[in-house]
Amino acid sequence: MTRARGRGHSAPLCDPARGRSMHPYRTHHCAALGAHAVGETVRVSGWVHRKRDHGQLLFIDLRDHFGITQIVFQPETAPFATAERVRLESVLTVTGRVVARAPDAVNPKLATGAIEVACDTIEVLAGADTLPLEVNSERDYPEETRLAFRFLDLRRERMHANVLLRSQVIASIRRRMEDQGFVEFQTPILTASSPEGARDFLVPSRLHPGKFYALPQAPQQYKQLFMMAGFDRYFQIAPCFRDEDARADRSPGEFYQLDLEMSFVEQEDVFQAVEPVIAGVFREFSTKTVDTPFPRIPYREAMLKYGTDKPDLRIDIECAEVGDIFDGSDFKVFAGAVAKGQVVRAIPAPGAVGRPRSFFDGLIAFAQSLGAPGLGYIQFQAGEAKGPVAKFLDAGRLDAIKERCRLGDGDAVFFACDTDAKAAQLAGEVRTRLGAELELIDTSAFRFCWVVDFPMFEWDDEAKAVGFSHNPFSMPQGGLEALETRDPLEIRAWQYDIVCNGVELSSGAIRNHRPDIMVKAFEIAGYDRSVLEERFGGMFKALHYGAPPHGGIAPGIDRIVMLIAGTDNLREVTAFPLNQRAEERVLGAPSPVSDKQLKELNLQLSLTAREALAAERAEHPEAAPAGADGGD
RNA sequence: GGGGGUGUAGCUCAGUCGGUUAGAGCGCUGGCCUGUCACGCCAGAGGCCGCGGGUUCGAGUCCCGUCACUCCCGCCA
Repeated sequence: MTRARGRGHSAPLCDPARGRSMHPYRTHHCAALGAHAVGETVRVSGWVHRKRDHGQLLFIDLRDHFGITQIVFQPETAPFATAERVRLESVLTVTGRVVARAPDAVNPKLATGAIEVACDTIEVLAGADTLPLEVNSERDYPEETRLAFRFLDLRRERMHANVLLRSQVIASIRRRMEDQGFVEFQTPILTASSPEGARDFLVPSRLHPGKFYALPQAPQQYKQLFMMAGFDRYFQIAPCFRDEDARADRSPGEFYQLDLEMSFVEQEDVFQAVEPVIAGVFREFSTKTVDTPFPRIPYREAMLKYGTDKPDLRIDIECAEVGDIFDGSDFKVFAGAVAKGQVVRAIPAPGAVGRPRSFFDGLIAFAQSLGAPGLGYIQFQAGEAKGPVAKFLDAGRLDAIKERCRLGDGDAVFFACDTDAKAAQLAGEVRTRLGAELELIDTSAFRFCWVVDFPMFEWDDEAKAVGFSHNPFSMPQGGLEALETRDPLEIRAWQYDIVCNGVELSSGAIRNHRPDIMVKAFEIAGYDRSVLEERFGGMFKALHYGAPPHGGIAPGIDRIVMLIAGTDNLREVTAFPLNQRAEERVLGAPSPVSDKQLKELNLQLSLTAREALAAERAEHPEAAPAGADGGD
């Protein structure tokens, strides 16, 4: 295994002030030694990565953050006996002479493979118990084990690299943002609960009995206040907290955003500022291609062509509406549905002709597993149209489908027939699955896009009323006039998403900086002005004292690093993530607290909570008692 | 809150149609080995088959329940 961590300084780590005495731990790190150092007496410290015991000759691969150096032990010396006993992952300091390896003993796979250190003295700084997971292998371990022993997991090559990558990506983002005139500010971590959005994490107030702080779901309101305070361009690598359930691409509890906001800008100005930062970072840390500018795709078009508002553009398949072609046809199922106002979405399957029957049946079963009644399809082969749907369509209709979906000989096409929203969603799922099964995904590229023109309002079927579809503080396109004169469901917002390879990196918006427009927008969504004043009082008040037009976005740092690292799980790029049940297993969060702490906070536990704690204590009597904090 | 998958040695996994003493690799312990670099060879220890109940002459295997992990829906910008 070749380790290439950090920069390979070859200069000795000697402090001149120490004079001739050797540093107690090391003169070089474990990637620093090479042919140039042959003959020197050196000292290295690190972990026992691997051991090869030949009885009368013993090798230890000593590993530190920077790399690996082979230590060789000769028999019948004191260090030999110590080295034989020592377990993997123990921490050693070795002093010895750098010797050149014989030509046939050089290891080209190791950066330091031309030399080895012949051990004179060895000191075991810290022994290691038998390991719950192997540091020196790529083997997969249960996530439970990895998280409980995260300090070991993080010693492993891949995780160590991912954590470093994350740090480097963030440093690069900071540099790029500052180069563009953005200034980094902090915002409060102890803030107020807001009625919109996700469930809050709450922190009880000692000084205000019965009141709570909330951890910020995002610094949204504060960054807008920075704009109102006259700072032109804000950014922050911002921690965000949301008490919602986990997904593979959504950490429970906490995550980080590149939060940014700009004054006196329109949507396109935000794109111009963000695009070079994102494209630049992806290009810097990946060999995959990044095409700029990112295409701008209206929300309606995304739903029609890709069946989702976060399209994976690596898949070269575009869906099309073909309801009009089935209208009045002999294929009564679709014709009848179209007459009722439903739609038919066509999903091309390039080159799918000749696939076994099981391929088509599999897709139908897939559609049914998503709640669809089924999935029609046609195969075009040798000038003929085949399949259960084709015989009900005349030549004109078949040609129309072929033309609209840009199909040729050897291509197939699937049909999703349902209401607009349901057909779009099904088409999107089928498109993604076809991309994978037909191996149409271009894995050598990051394909970004901006999805724009999201609707401002949407029909809430449960409430039987118009509600906000995204952020209520976004500026409606057309401003006050649009709100006063147009059908609310036709009004679009200056609201946008940035999407990469089907992963939503962020959404953002041009904000509504006009209190009069805000009052009108809330009125349309069924909220009285008083709601605005009571629930968003701080923001609403600030808008009355000269708020500049402003807008921004907040791309997810974790997802960016995840994509660059080429993994599909956020926990692979987070040093100490919470598990699915929002627990941190190394230190044991969340944990019970002492009665004294509860009393100070004016909190009492419910019977349910007390019973749960008692049951847990009965099961794990060894668990640490509450309130045993070491300080520092 | 709901659905799917998984649960066998410290770890990764196999275990046939329900049938005798539950296996392999890695790791661990002991022995041998002077040029390895995933060193090699020999031997050994290590199992509440997640837990509880049921069906059966007989359950790792089938059924019910439950717990844990994980993926998804709900939720979430």
